[in-house]
Amino acid sequence: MASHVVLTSGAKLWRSLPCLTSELRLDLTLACGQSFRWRETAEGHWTGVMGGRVWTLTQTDDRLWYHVYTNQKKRRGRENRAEEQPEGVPNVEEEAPAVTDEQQSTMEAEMLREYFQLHVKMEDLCRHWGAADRHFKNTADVFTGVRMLRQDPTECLFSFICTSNNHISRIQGMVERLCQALGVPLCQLDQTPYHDFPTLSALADSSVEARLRDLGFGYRARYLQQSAKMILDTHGSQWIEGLRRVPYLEAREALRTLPGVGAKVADCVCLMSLDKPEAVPVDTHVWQIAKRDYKYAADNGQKSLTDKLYKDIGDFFRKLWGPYAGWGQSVLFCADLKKFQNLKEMGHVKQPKKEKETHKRCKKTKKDFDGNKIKTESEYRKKAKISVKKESTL
DNA sequence: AATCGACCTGTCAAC
DNA sequence: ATTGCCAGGTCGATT
Repeated sequence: MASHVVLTSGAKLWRSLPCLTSELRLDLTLACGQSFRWRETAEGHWTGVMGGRVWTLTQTDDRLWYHVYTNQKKRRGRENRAEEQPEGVPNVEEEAPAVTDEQQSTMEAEMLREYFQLHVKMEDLCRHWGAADRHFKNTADVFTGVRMLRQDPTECLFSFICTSNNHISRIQGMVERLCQALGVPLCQLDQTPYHDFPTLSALADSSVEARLRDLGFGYRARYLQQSAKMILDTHGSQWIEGLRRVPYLEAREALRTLPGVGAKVADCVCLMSLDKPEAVPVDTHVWQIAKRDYKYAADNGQKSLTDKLYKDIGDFFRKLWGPYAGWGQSVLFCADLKKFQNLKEMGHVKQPKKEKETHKRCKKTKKDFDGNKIKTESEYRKKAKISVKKESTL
């Protein structure tokens, strides 16, 4: 049976392209909650599905290394209970014609460059933002290499419908189950099955809501099925991708017509998959950041994020950072996650003492993958103390 | 335009 | 071991 590869045990299996860690940090970028499908399968090695293939990625100081697994079951011997397979699923066949390793590798490198949007220079952006924004500079000095992925629009949309009123840790499990239940199987590595993200037609099936409720999706089960059905019924299968070619606000409003898609989810999809770098998703984190770190006072102690406040905060950051404001937001958002608080304490220090934690989490259970229990306790204590200390000296 | 409550359920931190 | 709040929101009804 195939297993996950690691760089140290066979450089033959790997290709690479130039990429500085100042431009890309896999550990931050793949685990900050923009994509939910990457797992650290060995120390510093991230395995996930992208472009219908299974990849393992890792990096050294100046290169990004990748391995693509071959699809074991090209011909599915398993009964595929989707009897109605509309003709619009061209994804099944490729690499049948003679493609040299060289060509294959070139194509894969190009897929990676696109996925990580390596043409966008984070160093330049951060220097620019940091010059005018003290707080950003302090944060970005530690959180260097957080960048926006260019995700598949369908995957992005349906993943983010799952995020409402929810935790990242739980969302990851849900998206995993979604793919397992409705996506085409790709391969299996060390007992872990990998599936493609479900197609629109798979998501739109009337049986899906009940199925997903059984899988613990709660009220989001209906949103997923209904949104997929609405897209296919009223727009067609190419509609979401087509939104890449329309202006930001138009794409945003189009998305908001879907059930389960409000301002925040629409902005996430715009920013993370539709080439709208000016989209600034405002969630509770960003709201807190605006108030706490930017003394954003235009909300007179409001209880909830109203439409107007949402827009004002987005405009505030767009004015501060310009057309790539969404990229800036993602850096601060990442820095605000508690799973990454330990990075702040050690500043630039390269590799922390590795708690031996990385080994046990690679098994196959999804719950070992939290990565934040290592220091949360002290961190929480510290945080609480800070906010309390101001009002009561202990 | 702002506020309120309901909505599913797993996680995490506090009894 | 158990409990209770809450999490990267959205929707519909009210004021």
